[in-house]
Amino acid sequence: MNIGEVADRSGLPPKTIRYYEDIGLVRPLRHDNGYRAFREHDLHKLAFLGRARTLGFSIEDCRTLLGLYEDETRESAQVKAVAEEHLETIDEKIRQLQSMRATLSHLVEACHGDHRPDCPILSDLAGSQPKSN
Amino acid sequence: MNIGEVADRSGLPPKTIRYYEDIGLVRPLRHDNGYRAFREHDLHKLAFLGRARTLGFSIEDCRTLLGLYEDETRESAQVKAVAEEHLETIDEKIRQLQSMRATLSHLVEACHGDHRPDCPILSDLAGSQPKSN
DNA sequence: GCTTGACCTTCCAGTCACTGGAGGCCCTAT
DNA sequence: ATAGGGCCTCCAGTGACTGGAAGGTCAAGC
Repeated sequence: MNIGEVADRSGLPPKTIRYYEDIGLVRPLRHDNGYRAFREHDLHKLAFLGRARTLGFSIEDCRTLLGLYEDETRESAQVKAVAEEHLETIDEKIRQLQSMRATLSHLVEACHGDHRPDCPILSDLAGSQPKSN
Repeated sequence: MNIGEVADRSGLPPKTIRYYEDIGLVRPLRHDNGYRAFREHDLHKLAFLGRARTLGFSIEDCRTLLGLYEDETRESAQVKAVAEEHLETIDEKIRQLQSMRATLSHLVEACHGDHRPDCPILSDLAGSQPKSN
């Protein structure tokens, strides 16, 4: 398989696949003309990576997970630990975004949004403390 | 004011303040010895930027907001539009993270996490479709 | 006057995970 | 012979900083 076909079947862009080879996540063979020669095994790994990335795992997590996937002697506890840590990272990000969202939506609601210049959003950014003063 | 004092009072690291000068968000004067000379006005702007960044606005949004803040002829509708667009970006990110979270937490719950190698997390990443098959 | 240490300067490189583009080779069809 | 599409490598850019090296400046203490 050439890279184009692997890209189609894995859903990853060719650029990304080359990048994954660069950083050692896949090691396709080469044809005599220099083209990468992917086997089913490589395609499988790339699909695995694509799925792991859509779940938000970092590249380093992906590397670890791929290693565990190919290690017959793994313990599921190792996989679970990686996933749980990632889950906590996600939860932390959600919390931060929701905190931003709360503040911002209050401000947006308070802003009349017309032709006049006065604006509670700017006042807040400029450091007014409308309630705790 | 030297950069250290501005850093303390704005809560931004000196490196970040220099970076903001690099990209033209603040333009401090200079002392004869080459040190940056910040006025109250600069500190105010930096605090504004720090607050806007904690609300998740991009640097380019911050530039726009700062411009509006300093423009007496602004209309609050312009500010509100920037904020609303950012709010939608945040909502989209939250949705994506919650979708990841849902999938991942199902998988984590399904994984017994012991010494045995079989693991539903890896099975999912490898492309099994446990239910729709 | 000298040293020490804190503070300041610039510049370069690295982060993360790609992505775009230039310049050029390879392959197939016409 | 040529046109096109696919493939190759290498370099640079993204966003928003952050770390570190190499060196100038300043105030305090001896």
